[in-house]
Amino acid sequence: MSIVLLAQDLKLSISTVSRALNGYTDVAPETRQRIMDRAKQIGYRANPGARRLKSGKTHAVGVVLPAAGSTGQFVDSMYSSLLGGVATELEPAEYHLLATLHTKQDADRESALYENFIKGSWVDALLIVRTRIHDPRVELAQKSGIPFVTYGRTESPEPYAWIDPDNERAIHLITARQLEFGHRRIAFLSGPSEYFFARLRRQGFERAFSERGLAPDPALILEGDVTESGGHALCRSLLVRHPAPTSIVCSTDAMAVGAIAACREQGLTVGQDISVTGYGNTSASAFCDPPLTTVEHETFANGRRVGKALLRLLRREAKPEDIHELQPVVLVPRKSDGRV
Amino acid sequence: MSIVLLAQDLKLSISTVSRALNGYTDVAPETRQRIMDRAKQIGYRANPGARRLKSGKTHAVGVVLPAAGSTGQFVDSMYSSLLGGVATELEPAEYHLLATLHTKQDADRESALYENFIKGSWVDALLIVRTRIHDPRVELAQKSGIPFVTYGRTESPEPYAWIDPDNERAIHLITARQLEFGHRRIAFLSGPSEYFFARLRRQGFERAFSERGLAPDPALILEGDVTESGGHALCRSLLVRHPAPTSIVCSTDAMAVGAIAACREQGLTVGQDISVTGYGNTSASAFCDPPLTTVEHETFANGRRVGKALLRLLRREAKPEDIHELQPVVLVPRKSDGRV
DNA sequence: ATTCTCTACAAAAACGTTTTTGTCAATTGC
DNA sequence: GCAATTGACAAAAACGTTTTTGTAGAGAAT
Repeated sequence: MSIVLLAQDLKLSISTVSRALNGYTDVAPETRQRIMDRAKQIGYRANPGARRLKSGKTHAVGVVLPAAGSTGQFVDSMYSSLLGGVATELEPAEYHLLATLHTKQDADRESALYENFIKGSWVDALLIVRTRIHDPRVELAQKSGIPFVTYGRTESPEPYAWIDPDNERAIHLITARQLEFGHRRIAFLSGPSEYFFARLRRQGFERAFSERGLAPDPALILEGDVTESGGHALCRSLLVRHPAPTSIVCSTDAMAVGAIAACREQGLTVGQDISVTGYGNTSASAFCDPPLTTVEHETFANGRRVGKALLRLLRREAKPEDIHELQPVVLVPRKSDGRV
Repeated sequence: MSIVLLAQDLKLSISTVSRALNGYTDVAPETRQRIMDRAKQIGYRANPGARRLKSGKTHAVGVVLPAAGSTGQFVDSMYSSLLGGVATELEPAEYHLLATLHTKQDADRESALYENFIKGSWVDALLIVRTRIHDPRVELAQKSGIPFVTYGRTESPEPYAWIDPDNERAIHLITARQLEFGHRRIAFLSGPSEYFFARLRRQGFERAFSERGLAPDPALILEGDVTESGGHALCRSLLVRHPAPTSIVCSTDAMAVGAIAACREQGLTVGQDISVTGYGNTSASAFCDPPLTTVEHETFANGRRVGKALLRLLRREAKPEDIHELQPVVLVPRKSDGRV
């Protein structure tokens, strides 16, 4: 009963107090000032529950984070800084992030969670990350009409708001570099093909070849977890082959770290005997041995862009189809690759 | 007006429907079943806003994540899996995590955010991570009476619920190992001393010496960021000294990765010429070169414990003083250290 | 002088639940 | 056979806002 108390204290009606606080014009400037001063003094803040019930706005953005396998590490560091950027934008606008986890084990649960978010009116908007080629979450969001932004793209025919670093170009850049170095037996360690980013990175890989009238060896394109151990396992299986690849393009920095370890185990000196490259420019990539040639995508800045997009959608300043941002990436050449 | 619709549909009163759905005993079993069936069929779910307004319960747990410096990476991978564990426990109980970021730049903002969470009744409970020796957030939470659990301890005289891996023992274990190896000039790369974990780890470091009638060289105890670049910078400054330390005990795996890189730059072979150890057993630690001797604390499992503790507090099944869990840690010996 | 338009405020309904307090019939206790 | 208890449901108040509608008075227009 907080606003009533404030109103009584001021000897004004509840409605006037409410309207003053919400910036309506039909309240005298002096009165508004008096109300705001007293509100601050008394420490009044509108009960979010009541406001939410009345207005239907929750002032929260929902995000379901993907779990990274059985380790339970549910956000890799990429998502950490992405969400940091999102929260940085949302916080001044008084929006919160409502986070929920879904574990890899129960994929159905993921949709159920999103459905709960939407149907249960927990949130005003949704952030969908790690998009799949065919993504039921996007369809669910589209059907329900809730504003949402995806980080990554999907195959949905309907227009939707997305922000995505240029995955295709990133791996194209790095593969072209390998080809320039003279490599021909180049392997590609892909993430799970259900994800759209995996498709895009693979396309970049293949385009670098086709532009030069070459074609990659399909047998050297392997698919696995985008983790250190995923990269390690894949790379091991690669190195026992004859002939072995001379360069290994990895889908992520973590994979590359695993791949480097596998090369080392085989007595290979990465950067000399064999090339290994990553993607992401995570902090580990600069300090591993050798320092990793990788591609930088500005995760934190992209998070801020996602946050801004969400806000524009929520304020109806933009339509979903207005928000298609392909963010640039930049090659970070270091010491983990070189001439064949 | 959803429950009214459901009630009309069933030709029952709103109150009976509500009571049936909330497990009250004064509703006939057949009636309850009929109500629940129809509710599921129709897809009814109680509006969280209304429920919240009436009951005062938000069904959300607030957590303010610390930002890791200017990089914007606001949760290092430790927090990722911790929160994964928390969410895993909370989700089946239909509690959500409400996340907010505070950047290092504005430390005041951090308290303001927590205050907003509490006073604005956004959340039913709080999770406080990365506790400081003197932690205003804990005091704020205690004063307001909101249930909360800290991950890490603090110097507050009041009892409060905490869960913490045994930091002291962890670094004691690893330091004792260095001493057994014959090292004497052992450096310790500490995290910022304002954090309680930094104090505990340092105490473990010192106890290993004192137990053997030895004392560490205070000049070899350095303080910095618990990141790769922090470890790198600190280690560099250490290696130009004469005599240089023969072993470097780092506060985190990330620091150790940075330290290893610094050693390599000086032409030192880690594991032979010099020892470097970490803490955390992050995935990177297994795949770096050499594989890192470190200490495992079960981050994900601890997150689940935190989640359980939160739930017990929320359900009043436990009092804060009942929840003091010092979690075990285990040494993971690998190849980054050895005899002097 | 009468009506009209503003300005500044107030009354009251509504949002969708939960919970307290009834109520009525059937069962039990003596 | 009558009061007391119990079982199963319903009425209505309450939670704290926002928003729609209303209204009194002051000044402007005719």
